[in-house]
Amino acid sequence: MNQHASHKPDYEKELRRAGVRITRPRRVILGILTETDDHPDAMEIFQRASAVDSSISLSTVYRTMKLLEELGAIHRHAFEGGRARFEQADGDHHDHLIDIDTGDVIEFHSDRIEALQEEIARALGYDIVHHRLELYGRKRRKS
Amino acid sequence: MNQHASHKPDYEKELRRAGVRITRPRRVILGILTETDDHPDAMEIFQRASAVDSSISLSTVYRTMKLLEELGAIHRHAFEGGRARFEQADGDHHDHLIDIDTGDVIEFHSDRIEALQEEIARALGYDIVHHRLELYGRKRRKS
DNA sequence: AATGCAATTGCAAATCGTTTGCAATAAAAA
DNA sequence: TTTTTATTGCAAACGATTTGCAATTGCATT
Ligand SMILES: [Mn+2]
Ligand SMILES: [Mn+2]
Ligand SMILES: [Zn+2]
Ligand SMILES: [Zn+2]
Repeated sequence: MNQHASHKPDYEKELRRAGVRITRPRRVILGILTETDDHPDAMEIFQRASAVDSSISLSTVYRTMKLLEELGAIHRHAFEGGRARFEQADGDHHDHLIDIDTGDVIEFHSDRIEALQEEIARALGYDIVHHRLELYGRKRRKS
Repeated sequence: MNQHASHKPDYEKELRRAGVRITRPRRVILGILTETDDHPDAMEIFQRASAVDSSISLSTVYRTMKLLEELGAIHRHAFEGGRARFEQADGDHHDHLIDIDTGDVIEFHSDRIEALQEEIARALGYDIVHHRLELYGRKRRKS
């Protein structure tokens, strides 16, 4: 069980390889994703992008996120509540603990849990394609 | 790790205790929930209810599900994709494996995983309020 | 059984996050 | 540069769920 720190992927190279155009809105959005290590939603990305170039639209943010997701460059999470949240896909696999009071997202990883999941699926005659493990909790009150 | 079978809760008694009225639409919906052991969504419940009483509206289905959820009588799941799915809340806790080809939902439970989750949250300084563990997989091809 | 009244209903319209059609714009190939 | 075509912003559409409201109904009271 341990935390993660992600580092800078070269999204532009990925996009180029995918044969799509490097536009100004995309460059701005990629910049934001690169220098972010939390789990922003589309609206947050939109606002940060607007600060750089106020002509960028929310549609373009959504379209870009979908594109990056299809390229496997980012992950989309549907935590409880409203909007989807995104994060870079470069680091190793991890799951999330969500602070239900603040909305903070804490990353963790457990080889033991991952292995048990495999074991369970296998026993049921399945291969896991992907999974979702989310803990919703609140900071322990110093008793 | 094992499967579950749920059995018939007395929703009407629960409603009565909660001080709400036992109306015809509610009775129909409760009947459907009682005799169902899968994880239907609101639309499915609505259709089954319509078959009994075609005047029941989808709004009422949603309102009733929300009511039952607040009473703790049912659980609402937000699996991947479209609509929320519901199930009776009486049985023991379990998690779900979703067949990504058929949409089938298979229930399982692992004390080991549950314990590990607790351990992880504790190490991070949190108390788990609830969690969500969903495995998305596909039937193993008999090699 | 008839009354009174608040809770519940069906309906249509609203909401929210996300997607999409389309005409205008801008990348990048020529 | 010009041409070609992907990408954009905008507004409108979307799908699931919720909500306002007037009409109805459960049910506690006579
Ligand atoms: Mn993460
Ligand atoms: Mn279940
Ligand atoms: Zn995991
Ligand atoms: Zn569990």
